[in-house]
Amino acid sequence: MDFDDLKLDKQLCHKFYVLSNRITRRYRPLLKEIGLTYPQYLILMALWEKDQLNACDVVCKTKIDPGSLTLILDKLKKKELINLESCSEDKRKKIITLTNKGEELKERAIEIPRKLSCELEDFSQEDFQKLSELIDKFSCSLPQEK
Amino acid sequence: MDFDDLKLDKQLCHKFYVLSNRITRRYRPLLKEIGLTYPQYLILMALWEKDQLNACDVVCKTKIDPGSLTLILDKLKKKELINLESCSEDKRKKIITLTNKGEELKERAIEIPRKLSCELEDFSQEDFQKLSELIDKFSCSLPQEK
DNA sequence: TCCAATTAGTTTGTATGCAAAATAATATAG
DNA sequence: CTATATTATTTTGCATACAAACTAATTGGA
Repeated sequence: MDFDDLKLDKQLCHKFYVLSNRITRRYRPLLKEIGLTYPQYLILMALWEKDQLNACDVVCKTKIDPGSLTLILDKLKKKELINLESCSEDKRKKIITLTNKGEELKERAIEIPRKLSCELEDFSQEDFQKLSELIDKFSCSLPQEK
Repeated sequence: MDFDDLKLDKQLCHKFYVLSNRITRRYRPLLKEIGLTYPQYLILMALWEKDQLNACDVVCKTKIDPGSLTLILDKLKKKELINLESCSEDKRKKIITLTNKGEELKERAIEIPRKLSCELEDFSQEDFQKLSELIDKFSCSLPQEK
């Protein structure tokens, strides 16, 4: 029996696991400077792009687990970066809005992708583009989740 | 000021975050059938490739965090898939060995990568290869961690 | 109109990921 | 040889990720 398919080096899943964690680890010290974790940063990025989202929208955009989102939103609220209120038309919905403080943080956050992109060596813009496309293609080739 | 660099869609980091989680989620039901979580599976893959490793070796191969490893090894031991003993030459080291049960599990595990590779649609072997290479290249272009 | 889906969010319990501090054992410089 | 540095692993505390069960509100269909 051939067990080659079980070799770690061949596992694309493992490459993703390792690199994803490594990238997040790279962000961590920079995010710490502005008092955020990576998922918190994702949520704010969603809001900086378009303010006034409900929890569902944020889940959709960021792909953060709904169960986790509740907790993370509470933390962002404690840091006074967002406001939470329930929607008057549909009371099930929770509306998330940036505070001034949250909006202002954008100015400091913009430095993060800049700093990090400078760190890449020998990885051209074309490689970057190609990698991005392949990841999207791979994503699309995976069966839909329910 | 241009905030385009903060758009979620443009973040390679986010693509990795999403896809990595999604892939792991894809493995989960199959791994559940053989009673494993993804990191537990990584550890066993390392051992199936070469039995008798110490914790350091496993960290090196799998990139699982050392702090987490301690807990996960305990769980694998409870499931009687591995044995743990301390090395006589260097008592700091903890030697990890597959039990028969752990070795036998390989037969069932081999089905997992097979099943999953069948699920991919419109993603050719060449794409797969190219993606794998680009990830490696990207990995190499990141600054070394200490 | 009323009840059975469906939708939006929350809660709970388990399993990591990770930084940082702590331990214990071994290696090494002076 | 011994004090110090280094290595291997564990512990602690915090922050998710996620499945599953649950609650509340809204929708849709008979």
